[in-house]
Amino acid sequence: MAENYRKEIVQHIIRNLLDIQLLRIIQVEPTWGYRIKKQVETDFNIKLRHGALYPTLNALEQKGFVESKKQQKDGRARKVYTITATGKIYLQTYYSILQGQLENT
Amino acid sequence: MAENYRKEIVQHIIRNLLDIQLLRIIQVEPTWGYRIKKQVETDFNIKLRHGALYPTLNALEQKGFVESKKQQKDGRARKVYTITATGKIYLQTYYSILQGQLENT
DNA sequence: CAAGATATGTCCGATTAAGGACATATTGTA
DNA sequence: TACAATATGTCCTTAATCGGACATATCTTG
Repeated sequence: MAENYRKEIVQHIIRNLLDIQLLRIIQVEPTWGYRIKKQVETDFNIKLRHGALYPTLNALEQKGFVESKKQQKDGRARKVYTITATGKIYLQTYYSILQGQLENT
Repeated sequence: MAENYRKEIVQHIIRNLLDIQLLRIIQVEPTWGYRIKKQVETDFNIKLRHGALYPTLNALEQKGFVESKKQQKDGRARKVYTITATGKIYLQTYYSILQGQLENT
């Protein structure tokens, strides 16, 4: 029964806190949009529209939370995103809020 | 600097995961809408519209996550909400997802 | 007695987001 | 050579949400 709710809540979090979830993924290792899309879809078994993904990635860059470098790999032009120091602080703040939610549980 | 982000993220979470945040508050002890509004506003220093709060509380009841009893206290008609067993399962699922987010940190 | 606090609810115009289509370019495969 | 996959982007119509107003009732305090 809890598993029925799990997908619903995960989808809720991915949708509404998409910027933070993208930061989380980029923090692990530099990566690019299409790879993030595939990763989220297989890891969480939910759909992630690229029409929502790419604008959010650009917004993260404008906020200074990530930096991008255009990479040429096998003729494919990828935009590889790396988390910045500011982005790490933002993520840490998010994690400390989560920790607060888990206290008194 | 992290504190500047804190309020922004908390507001984001309260807004977009309002149903879960209300459940969290109701789980601690049975309470009512107006009290929740005041509590959230003083605890997190953010505004919570009652025009968003009451419909969300009613939606939680329709989903079977909370139950309400009309209470008469000093002439005030309160709707006191109590979390149900189903609501507790839903919350536990949320907490386990948060725990997953905090692993690999 | 008027104003503010307590208490819950609806409604509407404006903004925002969602879903999906349109768009383009290259590479690998059947 | 056509189709699927990789890769990133925009656009448009519809659906959802926001902020604030409207509404009502009781109690407390100045």
